[in-house]
Amino acid sequence: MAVKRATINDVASLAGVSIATASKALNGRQDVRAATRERVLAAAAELSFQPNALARGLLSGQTRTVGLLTSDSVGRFGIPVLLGAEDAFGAGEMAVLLCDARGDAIREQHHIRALLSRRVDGLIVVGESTDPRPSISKDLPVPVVYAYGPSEDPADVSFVPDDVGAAATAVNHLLALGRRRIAHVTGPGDYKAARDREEGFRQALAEAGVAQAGRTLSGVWSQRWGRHAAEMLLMAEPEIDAVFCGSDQIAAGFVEAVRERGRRVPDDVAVVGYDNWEVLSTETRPALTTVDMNLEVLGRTAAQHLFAAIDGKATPGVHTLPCRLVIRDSTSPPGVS
Amino acid sequence: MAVKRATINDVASLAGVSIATASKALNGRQDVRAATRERVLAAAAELSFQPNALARGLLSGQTRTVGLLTSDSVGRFGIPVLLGAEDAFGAGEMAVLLCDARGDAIREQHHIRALLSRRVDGLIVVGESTDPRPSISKDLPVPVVYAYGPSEDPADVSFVPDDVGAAATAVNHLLALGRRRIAHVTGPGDYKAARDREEGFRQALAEAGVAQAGRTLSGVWSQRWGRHAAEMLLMAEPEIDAVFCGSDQIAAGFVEAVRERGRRVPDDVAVVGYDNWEVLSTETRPALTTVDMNLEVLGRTAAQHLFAAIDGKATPGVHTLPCRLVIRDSTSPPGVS
DNA sequence: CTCCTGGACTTAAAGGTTTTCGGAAACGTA
DNA sequence: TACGTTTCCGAAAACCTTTAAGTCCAGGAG
Repeated sequence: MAVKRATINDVASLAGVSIATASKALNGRQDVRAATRERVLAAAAELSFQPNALARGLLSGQTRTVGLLTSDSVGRFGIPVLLGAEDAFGAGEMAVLLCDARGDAIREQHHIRALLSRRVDGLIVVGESTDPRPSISKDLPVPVVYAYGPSEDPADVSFVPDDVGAAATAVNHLLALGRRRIAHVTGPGDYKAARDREEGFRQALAEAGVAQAGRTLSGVWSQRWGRHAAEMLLMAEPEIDAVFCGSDQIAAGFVEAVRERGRRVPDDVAVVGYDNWEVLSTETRPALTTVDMNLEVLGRTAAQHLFAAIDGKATPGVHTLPCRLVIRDSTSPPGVS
Repeated sequence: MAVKRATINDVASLAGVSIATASKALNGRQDVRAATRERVLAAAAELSFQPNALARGLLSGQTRTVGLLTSDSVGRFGIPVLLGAEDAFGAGEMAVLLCDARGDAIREQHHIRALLSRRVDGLIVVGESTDPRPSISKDLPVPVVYAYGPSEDPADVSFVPDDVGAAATAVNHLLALGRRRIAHVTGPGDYKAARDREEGFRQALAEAGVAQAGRTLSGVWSQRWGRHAAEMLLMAEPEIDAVFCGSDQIAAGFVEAVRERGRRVPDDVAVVGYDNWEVLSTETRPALTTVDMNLEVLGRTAAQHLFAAIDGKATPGVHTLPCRLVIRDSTSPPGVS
C-alpha cells in the first residue's frame, strides 16, 4: 500500500507542460518536440504514472474488457476454454471479467446486467455441455460468442467441438488396427454429446461396412458405469475386440474391469476414451487412447472471433472445430505399430 | 445487438426533470418527491437504463472490481479458490478480473499493471502450491490478499489450509479405528505441502505414542507412484494396517495395488487420501476417506478479508483455515462404525 | 516589410455520473 | 405583509483523459 495515484495532471506539472502535451507525449503522437517528450516520459516514470482506464474508456467508448459467462462451476469443460480465451486476450491488452451463473438463469441475467453496466466490449458464453442453450444476444448492445455449448439461435456465433467427426476418427483408428467387433459404451442419451459421438461411431462403422458389436450401452459419465458396462459386455458379447467409450471416466472404469476379468488391453480388447482428461487418461493401465477436444484452441478461437465481431465482422452460425485423437497404449502398445 | 445505450440524461429528459434529480431518484436519495421518483423510475425502465460504471467509478474512485491473479493454469487448486471468491463477490456487486500469469514473473508484472490501470479495488493472489511466494504488495496502491500460496512477507495477509492439523486429524481417525501400524506415502519433499502433511502425521503418532510403520515414502503426486509405493510397502512391511497418503492420486494408485495383491481395503489396510478430488476419491473401490481442504471456503474467506482490507481493516499474517476429513469406505466400510 | 507556413504548445470541450450548494415555491407564524 | 422553514428541484463542479481547435512564434517567400 503506497501513495496517491498520479494523474496525467501531476505528470504535466512535473514536466512543466500542459496536460494535452503530456498526453501526446505519452501516446507517441506527433507534434511534440523530442526533448519535451523526454521530459514528460521521465516525469511519468518518476511518478510511476498509470493512465486511468476508466477515464479513457469513458471517452473512447471502449473498455478493452470482455465478459466471460460460464455455467459449470466445476469447470471440467469451462476452464480450458476460459484459459484459451484468456490467452488470446492476454496477448493483447484485453482483460476478462469472469462470472459464473451456476446454471441459474436469474443469476445469469444479473451478471449480464452487471457486465453491461461495466461497458464490456463483448461477451463469451461458455456452456456446460454441447447441448444448445437459449440465446442471450437479443437486444444486447455488444457482440456475443458462444463456446462449447452453442446458442439455439442460428444467427448467433457459436464454436463447438466436432464430436461426430472425432468419434468417427476414433473408430477408424480401431478399424485400421484390424478390429472388427467394436462396441460402444457412453453416457446419458439426453446429452447431445452422447448422441453425436454415437452418430460418429455409427457413420464410421457403416462406411466400413462393419456391424456394431452389441447395442450401444447408455449409462452415466462415471467410472462405476464403465466397470459395470464392461462386465455386462464381456458376458453378453465375449468376442468383442474393441470398445469406443463416450468419456475417459467410462473408459477408465472399463479398462479396469477388463483387466480384472483377465483380458488384456489392448491385445484382447482395445479401448478408446473421450476428453483426454489427463488425470484419468494417462494414469490408467494402460494409458488411454482418447479424443482431445482442443478446448483451449476452441476458447482461443472464440476469443479471436469476438475481436472480429467487436470490429463489426461477425460470421454467424455454429462453427465446429476439429478434435484430435491422442494415441496411447490402450489401442497401440509400445513396440507395436 | 441493439440500439444506443441510454444515459441518465435521456432518462432525465424523458421524465422531464434535471439530471441531478434523476440521479437522486435512481439512487434512492431523500429530497425528491414520490411522484417525481416514480416518473424517473418509469423513464429509466422504459429506456432500460444502466448507469455507466466507468463514469461512476471515475468519480467515486471505487470500481467495485477486484483482480484475481493466478499462477496455475491447470487450475487444480486455483479454480475452487476462484469460485469461492467469485461467490463472495457475486453476492454483492463486485466483479472479478481474472489473470493467469502462467508462472511467469514478467507476465505477472504485466498483469498487475493492467489491473492497476483498470483501478481495481484490490487483488487476490492464488498460489499454485502452499509454498510461500514473493510478495507483490510493496508499493501497490491497493490491498492484496494471498490465497493457498502465502506471501513470503509476514506483513501481508495470507490464507492457507491447515495441512499439519488436517494430517493429524486423518491419522487420529486411523488410530481411533484401532490401527497401529500406519505408513505414510507422499509427494516430493520440496513441496511444503508434503512436509507439512508429514509433520502432522508425525505429531499425531507421537502424541499417541505409536511408532511409524516403515519410513516415509516420497515420490511424485501420481497414481503410478501410489501403486509402486504400495508394492514396495507390502513387500517390506507386510504387517501394516493403514496408510496415510499425501494426495488422492497417490491413494487411488495405492488402493488399486492393494486390491491386486489380494489384500482388502479397509479390512486389511485402511487408506486415507488428501484433496478430495472427487473424480478420484469417489470413484475408487472403495471410495476414499480423504481430507477436503475447503478451498471454496478459503477463497470466500480471502475475498471477504479483501473487503475488510479495502475498508481499511486488515489483519496481517498467515491465517490457517481448518480442513475437513471426509470419511468414506476406505477406512470405514458401510455397516461398520 | 508583410504574409504565409508549419511546428510546438495550450485551451477547452466532451464523455456520464454524483454531489454540493443555491434557488424557488409553498406554507406557517408574527 | 414580512419573514423563517421546509420541501423539492436545478446548475455546476468534479473525476481523468483525449482531441479538435486555437494561439504563438520563427522563418521563408514574395
